[in-house]
Amino acid sequence: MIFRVHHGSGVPIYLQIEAQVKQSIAARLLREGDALPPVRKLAAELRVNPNTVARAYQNLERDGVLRTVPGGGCYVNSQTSGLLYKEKIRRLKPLADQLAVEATQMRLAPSDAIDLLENSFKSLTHSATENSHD
Amino acid sequence: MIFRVHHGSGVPIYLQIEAQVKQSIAARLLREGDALPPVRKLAAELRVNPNTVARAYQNLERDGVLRTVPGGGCYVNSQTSGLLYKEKIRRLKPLADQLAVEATQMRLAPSDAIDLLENSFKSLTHSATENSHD
DNA sequence: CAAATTGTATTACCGTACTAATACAAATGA
DNA sequence: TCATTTGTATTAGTACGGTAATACAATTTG
Repeated sequence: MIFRVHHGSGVPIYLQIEAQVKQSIAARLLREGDALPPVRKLAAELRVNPNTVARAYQNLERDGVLRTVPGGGCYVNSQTSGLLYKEKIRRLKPLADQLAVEATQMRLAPSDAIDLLENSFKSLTHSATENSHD
Repeated sequence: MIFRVHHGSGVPIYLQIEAQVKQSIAARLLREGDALPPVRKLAAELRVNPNTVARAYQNLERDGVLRTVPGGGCYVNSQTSGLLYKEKIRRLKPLADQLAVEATQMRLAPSDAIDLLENSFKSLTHSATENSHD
């Protein structure tokens, strides 16, 4: 599991870590039960304070993405979201709205925006199949 | 033109204003040539410092969304983005990727996410037609 | 049990983002 | 022209976010 981080990007380190973990799970590079790097190891790799990594892991645990055993380690959770369909939609709507507004703003046709989203999904499943023979 | 703003939301006021202006334009509640509220008037309505509104307007001008006449006022620009198709896609891709990742994370089917995005587009055109007879 | 490895809690520093107060400048309009 | 209305620039204060140093606690492993 390789993570990379940009210090001067303005984006907080812990958010960059969270995003990469989520992406890795969505792309099935990380699967249920897999162990994440220990906070100290990852922190050393990224030249960052262990607390920064810990913060990312804690946020991910709060979001139900992973479970953590104090003294043990951090592991990818089963990704069963117990959410109702309507609740999922409610949470994703702001993001979709923003995408629609920005696309309209730059006069991109809705169909093109939809193609773009389809491709984002395809990218996920592609990296999944690429790594399914390990 | 009614704007609303939440002070304790953590989201900076000027960003809230920017988002609402963009939305209003995308939904064609505001059209090319329309005047925006003077910074002082809007600032008074929102109980906010004029500079905060000015900052939003300046950012929107930087983004080519509106043009501003010092001493005159602020007006909605013609929304012709001179961007190449590939550049539009490049700018929107991170947002689409995020939507795909989050949807996958909460185990929402891609088709449902696409429906959601379609509806976001429809909401825009609906509020447009609702207000096209003025 | 003891040592090593794991995650956690506390504290503090530092920068910067956000907002505001105030004064300035350009354009409009009676 | 003169007053009013518009946007702008400068400065500053306050709060908060991000990161780090350090010490603590729980688990694993020999």
